[in-house]
Amino acid sequence: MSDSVPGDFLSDPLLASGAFISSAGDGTLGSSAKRRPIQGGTGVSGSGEKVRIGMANGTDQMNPPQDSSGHQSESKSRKRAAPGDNWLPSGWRVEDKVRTSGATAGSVDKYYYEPNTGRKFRSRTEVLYYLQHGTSKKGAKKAENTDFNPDHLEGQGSNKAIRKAREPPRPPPPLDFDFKNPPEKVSWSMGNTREEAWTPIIGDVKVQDSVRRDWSTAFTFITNRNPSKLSL
DNA sequence: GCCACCGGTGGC
DNA sequence: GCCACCGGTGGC
Repeated sequence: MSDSVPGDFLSDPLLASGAFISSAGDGTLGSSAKRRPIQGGTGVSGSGEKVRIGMANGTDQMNPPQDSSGHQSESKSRKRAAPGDNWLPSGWRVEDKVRTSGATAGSVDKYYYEPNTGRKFRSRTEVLYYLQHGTSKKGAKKAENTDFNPDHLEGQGSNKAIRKAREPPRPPPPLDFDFKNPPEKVSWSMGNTREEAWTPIIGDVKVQDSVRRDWSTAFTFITNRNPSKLSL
């Protein structure tokens, strides 16, 4: 090996700079660019839909633009938390879907897609919840303490218990990362261009995808939860 | 008033 | 039953 990379590699692959695919290039929208029902539309057929898909651009994950205001009210804020999609972990995709009918036609709904599974989320809240719990709220709704009657313990055949492959083997703790003992040295190797261009290597061993994903999740988790102080 | 969010439902 | 979509509202 003759790597001569000193201490600073290029940008982290997990922070891949944003790539945007925009299908709404021209400004024909005019006044209804925002969420605003169009009125008197002759025929609001589904043809007028414009969808913009973009990647999260992880440029400022390290230093979120938060100051300029003496006090930050955080916990209670539900709306207006993030002006852009800066909070979005890199790799996630955003889709702006324009409503084509109904009283709110012309309104734009945002959907967020998880990079690995393609799971869909409707709001920032849902995404953040998923990042921290490793599951969606709806999915975690079955583990409710049901008193568990020790009486009837018959072998009543377990006909249910087989859910769809909606969320197969998702362990409760979303990330498996030893914050206290991070790897000392990691080499990054340019691999194929299929999924992740860069592959982390410790020693001579390539780091598994799942592990790399955990790193990503851990990083995202930390930066989202505690942007101001990254140390533990 | 604007906007992000979530509930509910209709269609598949 | 699942999913996509729209309606309505609460917070700013």
